[in-house]
Amino acid sequence: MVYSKKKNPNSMDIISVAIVEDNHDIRNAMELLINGSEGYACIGAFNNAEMALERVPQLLPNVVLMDFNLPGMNGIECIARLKAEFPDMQFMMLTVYEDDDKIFMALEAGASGYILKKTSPGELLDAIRDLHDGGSPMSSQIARRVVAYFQKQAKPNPALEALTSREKEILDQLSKGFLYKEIASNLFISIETVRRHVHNIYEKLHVRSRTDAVNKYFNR
Amino acid sequence: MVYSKKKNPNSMDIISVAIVEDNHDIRNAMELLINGSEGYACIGAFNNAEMALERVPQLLPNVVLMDFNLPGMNGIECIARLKAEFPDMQFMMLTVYEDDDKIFMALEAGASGYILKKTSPGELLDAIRDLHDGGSPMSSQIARRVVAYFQKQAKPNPALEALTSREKEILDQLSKGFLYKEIASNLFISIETVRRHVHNIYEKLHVRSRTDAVNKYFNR
DNA sequence: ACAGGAATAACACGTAAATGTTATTACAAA
DNA sequence: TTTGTAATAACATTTACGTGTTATTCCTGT
Repeated sequence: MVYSKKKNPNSMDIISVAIVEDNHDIRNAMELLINGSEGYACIGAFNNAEMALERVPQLLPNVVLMDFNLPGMNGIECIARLKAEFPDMQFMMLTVYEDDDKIFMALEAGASGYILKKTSPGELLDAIRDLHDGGSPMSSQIARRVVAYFQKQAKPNPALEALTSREKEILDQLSKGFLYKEIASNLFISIETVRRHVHNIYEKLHVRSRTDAVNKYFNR
Repeated sequence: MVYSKKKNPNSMDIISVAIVEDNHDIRNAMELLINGSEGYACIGAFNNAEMALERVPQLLPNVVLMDFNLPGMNGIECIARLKAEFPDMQFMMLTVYEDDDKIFMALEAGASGYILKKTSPGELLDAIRDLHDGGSPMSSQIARRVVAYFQKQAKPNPALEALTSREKEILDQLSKGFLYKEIASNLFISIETVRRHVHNIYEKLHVRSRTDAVNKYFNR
């Protein structure tokens, strides 16, 4: 980034990396790998989240490799805090788990890459560069979990299928917070008809208030 | 799948593929590629969505390669209809676009893979197998879009930061549809205090009803 | 031709929510 | 020490919401 005008592979595009990993052997192995590879520099390695929170703001690495399980604060929380302060910093979750929960927690916290520890050294380096170049390195198995989450989100509550199209229209208006009289004038019907529809909607959804109906509408 | 007991590479694990693509040359090229590769069989190729909707239910391919832009019904709608009827069928979106909207529409409709048309023949075959094996083949650039969507979803409305912790607690109760008296007993305070807090919340969020407050709470 | 669902409408009643005003206590910052 | 904010509480008033009952029109399927 510094000498961006010159196409010199020794000075441009060196990716600075920090490692947060409590296992001594893994941490040292990764540090050696990164420092031994052209275009990469490991500028910090920490064995816990607290130390990382203290030093990373000074070092400002391009990429942070974060272990999931750490003594004390876990890696998710550590990413969330650093990401909030440094939105452009890139985080790669490194873990042995492929659980849905852990994946989603990491992504929500601000990790953009999610790879397994069994990943080969060469692939790890590729993933770091990919992450730095704006990609989200992850296995296609993990990608499928993320995609599945999307598809689940898109599925509406089956109870809503029982509603007529007019009732869905009314429910949509309810969800937007309109008063009955506003719904009436929006849909060119009387307020009494609105009441009627709302009543039928509540019966079909088994709820007794607008908020509950809206929660079902949004699948919560 | 048929001769799954015998480990014969010529009969097991042959992935049946259907192609929906309006460009004659591309369609033929893909068909030739697939039929010319061991372990793959192209059992149908259609130049529009309507034809695919008619024939795919009879052919029941393992994987459907779907173009985005088709004459008449588009590929998204075609996937949505087929996926609803055959949830186990796998769909791969093939497109020249990398737009966020198109990616999300495809994923929501039920596509599990999303690759660009410029993908090499070898990579296309790999992606088909990957998709069939439960992965979600996509470039890491596209994965980043999906991840970014996650992270955006996770960001709460900044207006909520103005609320005190007690007010957030009250708002959470409001969002769950509790009556004031229920909130009062849940939090061991009087109903009048609940009123007071709700009033303050409404002022800070600039809303005049529970539904509007809850909508802000959920960032809608 | 008729049954049934869907959309429309009106009226009455009770409950819940939203608004306005005022006040006490506690705690933290200036 | 004073000032300010947060949390607590009470009372009165108005508006909105939810329920029960009844009825007409239109359309669809049998």
